Amino acid sequence: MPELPEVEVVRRGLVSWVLGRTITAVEVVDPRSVRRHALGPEDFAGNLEGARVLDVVRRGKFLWLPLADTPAAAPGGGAADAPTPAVALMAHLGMSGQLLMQDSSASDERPLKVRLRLSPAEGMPEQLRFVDQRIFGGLFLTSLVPTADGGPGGLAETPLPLIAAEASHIARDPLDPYFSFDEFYRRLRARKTGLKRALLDQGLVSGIGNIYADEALWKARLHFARPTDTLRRADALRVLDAARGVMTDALAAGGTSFDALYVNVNGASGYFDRSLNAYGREGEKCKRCAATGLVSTIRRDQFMNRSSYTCPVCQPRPRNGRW
DNA sequence: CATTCGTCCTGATAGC
DNA sequence: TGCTATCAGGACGAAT
Repeated sequence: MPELPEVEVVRRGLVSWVLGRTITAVEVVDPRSVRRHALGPEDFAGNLEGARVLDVVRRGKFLWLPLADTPAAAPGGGAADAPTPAVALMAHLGMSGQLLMQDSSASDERPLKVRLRLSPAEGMPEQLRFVDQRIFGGLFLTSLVPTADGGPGGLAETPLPLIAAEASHIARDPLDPYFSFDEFYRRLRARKTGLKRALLDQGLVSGIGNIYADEALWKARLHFARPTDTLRRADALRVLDAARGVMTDALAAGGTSFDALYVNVNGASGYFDRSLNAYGREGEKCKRCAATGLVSTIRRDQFMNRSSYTCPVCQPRPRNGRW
């Protein structure tokens, strides 16, 4: 279940494998994985063939590869040694997407959706494969547009003030140096909703999914249903810092993995799941309470049609709109 | 306009 | 054994 740390692991992997290489052939095995490409699989493939990968950029859970030499790109433009990209290959991993580097001799994965063949590079696999079991993720082409704040479009090797149009509504993430806590807090307070809903809203703060939301809330001792308009600045700062901390740790560990559906770009599973304090721990003891001699049990609630895990003792539920 | 809800999708697993 | 029901959830567009 890729969230920000997992996508960043993939980004870094792709940087080392595909930067500067040319896409020589595209095979859309399952057109559903390019359904967000409105002009269809043939247009998708046709515009990618011959394109050169200039960078790998991430904002939140969106990942894109700015391209040079695509038919759709505006002719001319920047200097020959520093072309300005106009088009990018967008990837979202959804629930179960993987981007795998594979040699041509490797047999196709069962849920192989898209195969990109790359120009030869010494010691590197020839293929970049998009593999996705549940098909919530996908690939598509997008234009690049100027960012609203003039900052970089996302984390990149060569940051440019350009963002994939399809990701321009996505907020910066808590690890982004351009993330503004003041703006986040102002918008958070203006909302009439619960804290977890807000944390999961990629337009308010990006990169946080169900797992890290529960972990951040546990760490900050806040309940998922806490009304956002009652949050003090210190509360918001605590939960944001908690999210930052959990994601930083996960990133250092190479990303979280739970059910082997997620593997990084090199095919290796993460191993951070052993460090979880709340998510998936229904019926187990709260580690923080246990450390102070209390005994409490993590509970699971249905919230937003998903599971939410909390400690009823150190994350008490707000009472009737108050708390 | 802001917020919430339904939908997309497959495979593993539980229960009968 | 073999069937069905349930569950996992990111993000978008429709509904409220």
